[in-house]
Amino acid sequence: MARAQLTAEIITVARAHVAAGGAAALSLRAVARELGMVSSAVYRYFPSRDDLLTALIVQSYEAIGEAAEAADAGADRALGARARWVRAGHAIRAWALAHPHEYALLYGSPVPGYRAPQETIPAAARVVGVLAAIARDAAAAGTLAEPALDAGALPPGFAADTARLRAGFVPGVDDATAARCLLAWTAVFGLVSFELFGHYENVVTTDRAAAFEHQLTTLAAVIGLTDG
Amino acid sequence: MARAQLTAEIITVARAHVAAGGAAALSLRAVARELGMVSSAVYRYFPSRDDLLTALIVQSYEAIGEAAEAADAGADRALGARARWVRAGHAIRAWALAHPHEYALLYGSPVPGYRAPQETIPAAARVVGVLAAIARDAAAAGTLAEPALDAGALPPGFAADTARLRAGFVPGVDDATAARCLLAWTAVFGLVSFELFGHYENVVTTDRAAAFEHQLTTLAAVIGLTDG
DNA sequence: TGTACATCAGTGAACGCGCGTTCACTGATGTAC
DNA sequence: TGTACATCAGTGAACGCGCGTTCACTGATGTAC
Repeated sequence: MARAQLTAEIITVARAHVAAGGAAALSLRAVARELGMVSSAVYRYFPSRDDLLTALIVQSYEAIGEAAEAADAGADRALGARARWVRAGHAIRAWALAHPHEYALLYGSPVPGYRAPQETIPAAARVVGVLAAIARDAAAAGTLAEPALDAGALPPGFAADTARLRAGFVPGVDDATAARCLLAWTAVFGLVSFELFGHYENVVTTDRAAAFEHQLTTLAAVIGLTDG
Repeated sequence: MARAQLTAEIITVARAHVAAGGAAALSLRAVARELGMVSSAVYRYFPSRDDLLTALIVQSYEAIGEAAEAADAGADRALGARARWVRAGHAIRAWALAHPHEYALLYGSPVPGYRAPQETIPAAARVVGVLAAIARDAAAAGTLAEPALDAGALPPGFAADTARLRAGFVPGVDDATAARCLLAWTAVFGLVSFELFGHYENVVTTDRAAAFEHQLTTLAAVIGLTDG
């Protein structure tokens, strides 16, 4: 169907524009121009700029999720949980470095005036699922270690959250471990964001991939992932 | 001097505009309008929009740094390193929640087309200094514990970075600890960014302050901060 | 098989908006002799 | 003390730009009888 194809082409061109200049540089008129059509014609395919933006966000979440999935699926079956975690982390960072503006669209400042609709949620969950699967598998295999980190008891309100997360993402682990999974997940994106957004300028300079891997390994230990 | 005062007023109004609508909403014309002057008059004070932006960024870095400093300075002198760390973390988060757009300006996506000049560096270092001081003091007092986290040897390239950081920020700790300080620093901002940028929607929902504090405590344990 | 009608992609002009920056200028204030 | 000049804040008009969205329209394609 020609309609589906043109819709896809619009998204492709729009993603290229975001990749080149960031979300602020996304303009319906510019996209239309590049496709050789008049700006109002785009409205046959997307009712507004925000709807086009939503499509881009969904596609970008799918792309980073797929990159992480592919890295984990391509991993040697004999690989331990810790090595899988490091692999997945590297895949996320590599995708981010290759698509900095798209990464910023997903994990950077919210686009002013734009409110993400529900349909972005499952796409966003995909990359989380990869990280969670590693912890889940380790728990199932009984190789999850208990790190000696005294963080005190979980506050009740937070326990309500971790209970929900355990059910959906990491069955088989206790609340404290789920909380540390959440922390590690957040920290992975914190590391990538700091590197990409310039906060490691003059700080981590020599071998950022090696530094990232070392921090990933520390995070694996925080969760309790081992190579056993 | 009237000139210095008007310069300050321009910055104040500009900060209010960023606070209301984000960096993209910053417009020389709008600022001039609000001050009752013509847009070209602003050029007597700032040679371009980017220079105004730089002034805002510097002021915002100073503000979040000052908030963290004040929290730490106001702390009971008898407080242990872990409690100080939690206090400082809360101050950072509180400032971010109170100034979401300014926080995004500092720690979110880079503003497209803008390159931060050198003069932002010392301002940005201020908040880092607060976190580093806590680890430094703990090391000096001999209360820094060695967490049982197997992260392997530091890669040589990363060790070059941590050596530089130790010299400037955390003298008295070893390279591995410096690396974990770096990780914890990054994670604090990762936590705040995830909360502020919407990634905890449907994830951490009940009591975000309590959840944040729990994660801060885990990070303190990662560094080796204790209340001893 | 042919005709009448509906659907829908794409056009082109327009609305109304705001932006950063430049430039020649006015008029007040301050300085030097 | 008074005059001549320089400095500089602020004006107002203009340049040239791009944007999202609406709307009446043309013309091709598909559908129903």
